[in-house]
Amino acid sequence: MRETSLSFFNALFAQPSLTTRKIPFISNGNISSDAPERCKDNNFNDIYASSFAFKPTTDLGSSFYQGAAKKMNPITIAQQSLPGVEDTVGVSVEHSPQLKEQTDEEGEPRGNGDSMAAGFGGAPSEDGYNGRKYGQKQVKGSEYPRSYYKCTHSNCPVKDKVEQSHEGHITKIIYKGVHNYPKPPPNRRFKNSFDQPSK
DNA sequence: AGCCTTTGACCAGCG
DNA sequence: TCGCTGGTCAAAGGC
Repeated sequence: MRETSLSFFNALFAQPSLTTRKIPFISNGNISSDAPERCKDNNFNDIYASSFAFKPTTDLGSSFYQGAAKKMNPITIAQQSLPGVEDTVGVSVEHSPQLKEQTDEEGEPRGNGDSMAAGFGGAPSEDGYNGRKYGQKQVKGSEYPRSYYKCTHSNCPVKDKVEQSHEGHITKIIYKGVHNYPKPPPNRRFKNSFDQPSK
């Protein structure tokens, strides 16, 4: 399981093929100069991951998606077995300097939902903020359904868009906004095994 | 009990 | 103006 997650997240930043690679350019939530150009482009607002799809996505031709495996958010999978993976996605939040600072302060995974948003309770942000999924849709041009998450804080504008395959693998993550409130205390609640301190 | 996900409907932007 | 598309809402149900 651990290896699977590693492979996935390595590929997340590596290349759009099915090849898995390490992420030598990620360190403590920072992207190094060795990072692939496309990871530096767009101010890192968009993160493209390689797809680990094992079966084609059915194009429903409608606004909804019906095949997602419940509670198989790739972030949760990653965090479940890869405590350090938060850094990997944290760097994608180019609009959230606050987030990166905190990443260095605390490496403990947090989350409050079964399938928290990539940029909230899960690995991508690993920022300790809480998020809630508020929509999912099959967008044109995307192989997989896109999920929409937003920060649960009343006035926080942060939102995430995550695309993932049937297998629960992330294919794309888009962050938007910056948290405008202090990070909540860690370990407030543990709803899932992966929310709890690693053994 | 409270928070979360699911998902059909609705809305706004754009060509 | 109309249709398409992406993004959001909100009710219902689950954990």
